[in-house]
Amino acid sequence: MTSQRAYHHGDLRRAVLTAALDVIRDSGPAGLSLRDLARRAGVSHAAPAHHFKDRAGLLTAIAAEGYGLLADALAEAPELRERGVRYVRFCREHPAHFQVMFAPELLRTDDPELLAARTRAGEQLRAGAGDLAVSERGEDAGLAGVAAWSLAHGFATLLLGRNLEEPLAGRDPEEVFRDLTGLLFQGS
Amino acid sequence: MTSQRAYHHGDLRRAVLTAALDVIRDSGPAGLSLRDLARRAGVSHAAPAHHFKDRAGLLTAIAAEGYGLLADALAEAPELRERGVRYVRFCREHPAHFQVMFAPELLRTDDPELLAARTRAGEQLRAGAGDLAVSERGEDAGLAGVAAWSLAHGFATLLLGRNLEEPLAGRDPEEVFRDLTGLLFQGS
DNA sequence: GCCCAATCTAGGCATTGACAAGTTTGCGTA
DNA sequence: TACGCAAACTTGTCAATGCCTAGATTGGGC
Repeated sequence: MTSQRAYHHGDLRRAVLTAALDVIRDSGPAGLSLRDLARRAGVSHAAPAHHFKDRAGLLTAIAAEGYGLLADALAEAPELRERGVRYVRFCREHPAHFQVMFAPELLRTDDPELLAARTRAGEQLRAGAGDLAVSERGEDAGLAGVAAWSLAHGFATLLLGRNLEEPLAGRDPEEVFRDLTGLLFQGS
Repeated sequence: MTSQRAYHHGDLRRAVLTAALDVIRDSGPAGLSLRDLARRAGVSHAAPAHHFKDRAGLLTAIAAEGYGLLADALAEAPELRERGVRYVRFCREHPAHFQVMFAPELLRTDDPELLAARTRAGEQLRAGAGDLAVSERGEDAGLAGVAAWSLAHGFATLLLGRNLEEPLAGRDPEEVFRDLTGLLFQGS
């Protein structure tokens, strides 16, 4: 019987992270309570603090994990358009991570782990933009990158905010996004 | 001397809204406290509740106001590209409104005033998309609209999240966005 | 001039985040 | 194997907050 909880949880850090992701997924970061997460994990109310220091620490850890996952997802994609699709897929598979990643006022933005993961993801984003600048008659690579990122990020954000339900009319978001890039990046 | 506050504030509703917008502008909705707003307005801690019911009510009022302002801003613009520029301008001039408008988990999404303002803004958005579908060889108007909205929304969101500081390198965001649309909507 | 409803105050309760101090446990080391 | 120490967790506490209820004040309409 494991009902008799041991003094040591085993992997409380992961348990709290997972529970937090659940809560954020359907209530947003605002619905998050450290004490509630502790209850869910079956530990005392102050236990999570030992792993994350405080609320901002927990959210920072989530953001860092998210940037890592995003970097991995982008790295798998061969070229720019597919990278955009991966971006959209990422926001659907990891909506909680995605939300927190782009809520800087909730994070400790100078956290080393966060910065490292963020940099890694940024490199993957810029790598994709490079492709575009070449195919797209040598325009400013930075500008093209911003365009592509804006498009993917806007689509992802609106999607998570349930703002595209009517226009999408039940179609698969990734498929629609593919059409979108086809519409805009006609040259490629 | 007005230092002797009257029992009635005069325009507490507006005062609380304004103070809330200030707080949200630089701390996000998470940093918002009704009691703090009451203190700033010099009233008792429960006074704001009479105007907004609760936290969600206040944020809903802000979102509704935001959609109204956005609808007005979009209505002024003659054609699609300029409408995108207005969208970006709006997010810079009313960052607090913008943030709250797209944080549905903080709002009472069935509030009549919110729905009305939201609908009005939606019409303005769709009106712009119609223009595009015509100029853009008759493609699905819905898809083109989603593309334009995604681009503007993504740019705006990344801008507010301070994610474009390096790529923009101090350039005026609106100007950059104009270039962006020029790059993507080559046909027009 | 009076009454009523809108506006604001005062008090209270449950919940939360953060902190401090103490307890238990596992693990490396001698 | 025994020891000691640091990591992991608990318990208790405090100030702050959201929200509720009941009561006080005020101004405008009849």
